[in-house]
Amino acid sequence: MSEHFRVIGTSSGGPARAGELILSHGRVQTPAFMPVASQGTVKAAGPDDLRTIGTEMVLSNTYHLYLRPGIQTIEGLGGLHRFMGWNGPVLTDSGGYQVFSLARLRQVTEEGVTFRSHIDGSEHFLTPELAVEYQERLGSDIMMVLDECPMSTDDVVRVREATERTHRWAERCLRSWRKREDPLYGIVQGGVSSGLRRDSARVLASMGFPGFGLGGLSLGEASQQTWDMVGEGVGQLPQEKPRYLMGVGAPDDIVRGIACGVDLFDSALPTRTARNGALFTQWGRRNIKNDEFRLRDEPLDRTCDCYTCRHFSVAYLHHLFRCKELLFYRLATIHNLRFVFRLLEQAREAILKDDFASFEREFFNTYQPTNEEVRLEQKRRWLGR
RNA sequence: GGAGGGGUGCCGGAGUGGUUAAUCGGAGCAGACUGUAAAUCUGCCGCCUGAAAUGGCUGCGCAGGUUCGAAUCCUGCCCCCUCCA
Repeated sequence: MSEHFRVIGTSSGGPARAGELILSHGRVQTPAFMPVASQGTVKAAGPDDLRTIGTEMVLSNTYHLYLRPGIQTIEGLGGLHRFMGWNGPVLTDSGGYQVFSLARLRQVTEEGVTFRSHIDGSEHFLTPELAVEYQERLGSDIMMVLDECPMSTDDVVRVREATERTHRWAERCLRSWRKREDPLYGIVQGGVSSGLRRDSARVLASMGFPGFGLGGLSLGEASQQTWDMVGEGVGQLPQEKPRYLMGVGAPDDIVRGIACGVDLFDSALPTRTARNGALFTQWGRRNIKNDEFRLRDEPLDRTCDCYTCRHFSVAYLHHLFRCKELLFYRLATIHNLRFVFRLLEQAREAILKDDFASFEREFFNTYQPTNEEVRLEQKRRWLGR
């Protein structure tokens, strides 16, 4: 395939950069964020909503679509884009993340992963080759290799095992990759071990993938470790190829990621937290359910240009959330995604003006990230349940 | 007028002699959510004190009584519901 990515501007103070992805269904300005549409929809938002707020590419999921409605079904209905009414680029995850998130329902062998469907309990076998085939049949603009994402609690031996298997699987994916006009990205693993990360990035880079995912991060480790690992990965990957920090999407993490030289992000966080009532503001996240919003007759964030902020008061959003009114989910999703896209637009502009450092400084001057200890404690609770 | 059923914390509703400040829902007050088994999960939730632990107070319709001990047993009263007249 011809090069599908080019760097347009770099930042003199660090690895931050702006660029462009050229894909089968259009171009994507980077740094970019992909809303998550695992089941062929960004929950609560339609394609028109997504376009309006600045979405250029969405992420969908091979595992979920394979189970329901089935790859063949989507293929028969004209491919994923047509099926979901989205004519822009779609990146598909291979199902590698489900190897991690559905740990209780799967078994990993060298050949592949056996899943028990979370829907009906039936057994399914996914291999690196099948993951690529399915993504090609879906019509993905960017495909991801099948990887094994270790648990943050795993010991070094387990992490090394998973990382090395990921490398062998990456090789197999590469060999079975037919639709060379659409890029297939390798995925760097290595847990939170600097050595393993570095090795993993080096091995993947040597395989010649057109782009790279940094996987297995933001899964319960301390944020210092996350950024160390991103640094290790980026350090070993070729400058001219895109770097995709998988599963990261909190506003503060996106800004830090860009500062580390990341080009692509995706995360369910902006949309999921939106549905659960946590909305982004320039000051940090706010729980719309809180009593303080009950009578507040003003937009959630005065500086926000989204549909929600332009038309509705905080008091109204508060009311909708308390009533579990369906409109809330859409308005909240639109707002959080727009918040992220605006951040990206500003970051890109700053990079192109070679002024990223001051953009970053100003952002962290006002935006208060979630308390790290609270976050990790709740995360452990969630992973351990 | 007669017969039966019932009154529990903001609401619903368990509990029928001690481990009950009182199961559990809901509401309320906060927190979390990062390649979506997530419109989900967690904590707090009588009053006063306290950061918390602790401590003190009040408490299962009302008033008495039995008992070492009562939301739970007894007596009287008030109120609500159903059926009969």
